[in-house]
Amino acid sequence: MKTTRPRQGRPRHTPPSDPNASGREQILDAAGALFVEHGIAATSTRMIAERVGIRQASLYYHFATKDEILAELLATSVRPSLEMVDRIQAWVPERASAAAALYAVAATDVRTLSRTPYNIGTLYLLPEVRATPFDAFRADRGRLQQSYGALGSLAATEAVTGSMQPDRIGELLIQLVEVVIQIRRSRDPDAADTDVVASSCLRLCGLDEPTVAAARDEAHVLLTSLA
Amino acid sequence: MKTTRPRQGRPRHTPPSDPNASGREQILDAAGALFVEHGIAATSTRMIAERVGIRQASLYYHFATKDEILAELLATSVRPSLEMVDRIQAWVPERASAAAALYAVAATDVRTLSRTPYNIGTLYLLPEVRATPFDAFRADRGRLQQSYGALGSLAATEAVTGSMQPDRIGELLIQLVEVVIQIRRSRDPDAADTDVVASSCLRLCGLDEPTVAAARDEAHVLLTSLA
DNA sequence: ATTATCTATAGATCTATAGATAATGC
DNA sequence: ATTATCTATAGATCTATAGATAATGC
Repeated sequence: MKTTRPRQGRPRHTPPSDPNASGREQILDAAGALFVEHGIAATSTRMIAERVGIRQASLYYHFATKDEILAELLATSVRPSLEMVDRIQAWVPERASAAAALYAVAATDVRTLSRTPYNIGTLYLLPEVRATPFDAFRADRGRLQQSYGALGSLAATEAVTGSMQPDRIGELLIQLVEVVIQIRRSRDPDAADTDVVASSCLRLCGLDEPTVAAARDEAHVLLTSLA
Repeated sequence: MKTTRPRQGRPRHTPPSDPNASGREQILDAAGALFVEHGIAATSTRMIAERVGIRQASLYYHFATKDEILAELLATSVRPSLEMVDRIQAWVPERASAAAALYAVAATDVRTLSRTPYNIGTLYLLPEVRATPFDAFRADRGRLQQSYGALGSLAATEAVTGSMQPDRIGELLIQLVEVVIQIRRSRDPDAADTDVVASSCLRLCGLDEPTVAAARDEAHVLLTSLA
């Protein structure tokens, strides 16, 4: 029997479906889903409010503008990936080979992107995000790409590093990992997809099959020790 | 001395900068650039008209709705890639190896995407395009992806085909090629990028360095014979 | 006569603010 | 008293239509 105490403030015209989530969280959730489905400009504050079950004007108690909602969604979406990369990167070369680290980073990133509530990674691709209010987010994303580039060029064969600068490798690797965003538009990614994408990252770096297999095994050990 | 005869119809309030382009073309051009820069919903018909140098209402002489403009932009943007793939695919296996064909397809696709007037490939990623009015476009895009999958699984090593269905390979390859769309957001792609991306497609299929190099050479011969 | 524009405008939005109100907390 | 909502609304859009007008074509 869950006796959820009514929260402070005037009651909503429609009672919240999840009375435990804060109003702010409910708004972010609704906005995220709608931004992803329809795009940012095509999502009105009225649509967001309707989905939450409050009146349009009530949004402005929690957020000053629509952009502020977007900014918060973006901020909370790259952070986890960035922190994870930093942690794994620190293992190289003592505790892990560069190839295993790259595999581990790609795999966890794919898993993270697979599980975000409403495929929020989609937002990265929208033109609105290029505007100045969001350059903190874009800086974070640039750092993530740089880490991919650094790990990739450490792991890659000479044939590959000879023709590609770290920056270029980073561009390709992050693009490859983010295929999961596109996949989610048509189907649900599974564990096999995670392995496929992470392995593809290593092959793109020029590694041969035995090396890929070894890195995969090494990464799995590292990741289970982490969890 | 270019004596451009005034065209039929009431004169514009601002004379066209390029009097040779048809009104329709000028509108598509302006809309494409704005859709890419700001997104679709964030681009008003007024903005498009302003850029063309006509009044907002005059757009409706050429297009019934804003969606119709978008539909035409999308249609003309995949077609060339699709036709090119069909032509090159027909070379396999008599006139070309699968690996060389994949390289050739990826390279021309990258080059096409590098040169589209305003990085129009960006539009593929916008949520508006998932709506029903544009499923003809999405079908074309699906076919292109299928072709990548077919070529990729022909070219790939057994280790790769053993763990990835053709559909999955297609998803990854098209994603890799479309990195050029992201690249163009920050810099101008060059010839080296084309080779890097096409080679990466082959490496992702598990091919080793000598095989990649051979396919690249074979593809270059094929492509120059074509042009 | 035909074509491609123009002006004017209806009707439907959309964002954000002002001020009232119905709860809980102390 | 504080909090989180509500109602009402101003002012700025935005899309699309109706009907007028200024060119060229025949």
